[in-house]
Amino acid sequence: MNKATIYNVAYAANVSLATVSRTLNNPQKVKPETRERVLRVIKELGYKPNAFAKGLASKKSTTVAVIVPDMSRASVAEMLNGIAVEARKYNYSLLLYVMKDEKIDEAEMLKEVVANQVDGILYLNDEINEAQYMMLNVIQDEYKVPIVLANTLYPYDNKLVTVCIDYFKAAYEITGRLIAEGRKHIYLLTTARKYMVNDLKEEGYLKAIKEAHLNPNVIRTSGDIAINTVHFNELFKSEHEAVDGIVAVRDSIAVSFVNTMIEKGKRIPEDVSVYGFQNTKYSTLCRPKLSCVDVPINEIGAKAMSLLKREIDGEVNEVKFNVLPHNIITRQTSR
Amino acid sequence: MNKATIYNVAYAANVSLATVSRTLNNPQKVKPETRERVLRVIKELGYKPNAFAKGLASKKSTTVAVIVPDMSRASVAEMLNGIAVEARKYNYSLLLYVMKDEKIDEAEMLKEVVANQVDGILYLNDEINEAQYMMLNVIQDEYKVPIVLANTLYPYDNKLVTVCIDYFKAAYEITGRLIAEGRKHIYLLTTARKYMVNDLKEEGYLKAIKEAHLNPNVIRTSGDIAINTVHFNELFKSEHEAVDGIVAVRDSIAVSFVNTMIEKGKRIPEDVSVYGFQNTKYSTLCRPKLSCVDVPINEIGAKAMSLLKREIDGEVNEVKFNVLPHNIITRQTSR
DNA sequence: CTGTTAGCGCCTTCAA
DNA sequence: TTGAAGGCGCTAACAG
Repeated sequence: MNKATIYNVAYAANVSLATVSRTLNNPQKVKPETRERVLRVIKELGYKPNAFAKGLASKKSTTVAVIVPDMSRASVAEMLNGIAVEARKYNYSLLLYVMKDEKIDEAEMLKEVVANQVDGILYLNDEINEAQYMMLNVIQDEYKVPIVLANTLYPYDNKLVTVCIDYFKAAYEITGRLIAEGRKHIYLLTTARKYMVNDLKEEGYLKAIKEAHLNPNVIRTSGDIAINTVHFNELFKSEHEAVDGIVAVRDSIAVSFVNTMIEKGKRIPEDVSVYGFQNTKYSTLCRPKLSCVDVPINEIGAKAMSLLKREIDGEVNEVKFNVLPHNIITRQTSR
Repeated sequence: MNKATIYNVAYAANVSLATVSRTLNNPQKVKPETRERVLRVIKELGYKPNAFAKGLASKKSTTVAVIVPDMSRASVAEMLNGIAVEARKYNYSLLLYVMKDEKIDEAEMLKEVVANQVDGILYLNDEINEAQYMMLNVIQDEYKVPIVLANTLYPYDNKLVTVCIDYFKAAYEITGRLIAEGRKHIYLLTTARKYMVNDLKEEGYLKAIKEAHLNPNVIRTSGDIAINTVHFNELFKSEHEAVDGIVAVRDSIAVSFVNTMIEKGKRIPEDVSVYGFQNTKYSTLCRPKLSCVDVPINEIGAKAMSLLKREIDGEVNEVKFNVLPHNIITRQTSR
């Protein structure tokens, strides 16, 4: 009983295939009685429209591509949950593209993506630069496939629909909290690779530091836990090294730092006050529990998906730039 | 310049569309010169075959479905990295289905999956039971779409290709290590929900405990961090409560336990020795660093994908049951 | 080695 | 409200 087609249904229901198609796609255009009959046959035969044929004929796939940098990053994975739940509401399928290392020609990949006939693209890769942003614009215009950026942004332009939080402000705020605690030697722990969102966090940090007439200290490190630990150990090995406040661009970096300090005999938050960024599972699985910016990552995913859906339906999102509110959670690594 | 079709290419290259199709799918069947010419035109026009048309005509999609329980579980996310990298080797796309909560009719969903014309299914949902297993078999047989189970298994049968580790043995081994340390009151911390793999871990634990003539203590808890903490606090609140060894079925559970104990003033591993399961990022981000079973999750994903590819190509995997080797990593929560 | 010709399963006018 | 008919873009025999 492999694969009933629309013909089988039409035959069994004693109608033409056009009617079957209509009861599925434009129910109101078919008389209730026949509709019921067709629906019953469909159920009996377990008929499911062939997605290819449907896509080929209708030019729509009810599928969106999700382009992510690295699944193992907690924020990415969590965002996918939000996206998936929202996508199912619209009966959309998700095509997943992981850009994990490998020298992938992103332009080439995006063309492959559109060749796969997706109705839209969710772009979660936060390592975005000008060239990439321009390319995304070209893709969107040329192939007329809407693109939404989620938890990333390109601050110098706003042609693409974007969902994010105010990273600048969030960083500014937590730096301000450290300053309010009386911290004088506040370091920023950020990534060595260029991520647009981390640059914004850096700016927010710098602004707060500057306003307080303190000296900025920006440390660029790896995203890798083991490397970070070694790195921090070296950086802060001197007993004289003064550091009493930390703003980390990721929870995992903050936790690595906290662990390193505690093993050195420092007290957290008495000696050093620490804030992370994201509110991933790490922040409550660590000890002491991490104070951090709570990024509503699930909601960002859901919102991005819903905006994309609107774009796909041809509705115009007047507001391109969607900033979701964030919270600052004070746990045990700060006062 | 929206979307060149095979006709455009054929016309520009002065050949028939069949030749274009051949240079793409059976290059050896076309004369080198014409092949080059066609290829050049393809590049010039930026032609990419329409996946729908291709799929409809060829009955193949070069797409596999990946069915996962919850993206936010570190093991699931990490496995997807392995799968994605391997899939790209074969130029396969991934269709992602997240079963996150929601009362989803799984049978219905699987039919939707096959309606999407996937060439194969990767099933990562470890909460598998007999009914589900049977259903998967039916799907595989009826729709002739190969299915591979990754990091889960159904131990009472082996019709489906499976990639996993020996959970029973791993649990038996770490329990044995605790016994060898001289621990007498060893608890198993497992999930309240029934996961086949956790049942196997439980059996391994019980066997070791029994052989050592100790008393088994199985505690079923939530997968949620906050709930676990409360739960552990209550369970072990009595000072008299003797517990000197822990086998946890997940790293996150182990870490929650460790944190709870340390806050009670217990010393780890002096007072209580702890082993986790999986070797996720949590195991090195926590303090003390977690001893645990190292499950080669990335390799499981890659292996599963490669076996699925073989099945899709019609090659028979004589060995259905693929057990990958695991390691036991002793860090700081055990001796 | 290359071209011709049927479909693949469905959607969508256009008539009836 | 329904049916007939023409594609959507590509693959795969079958001829030549």
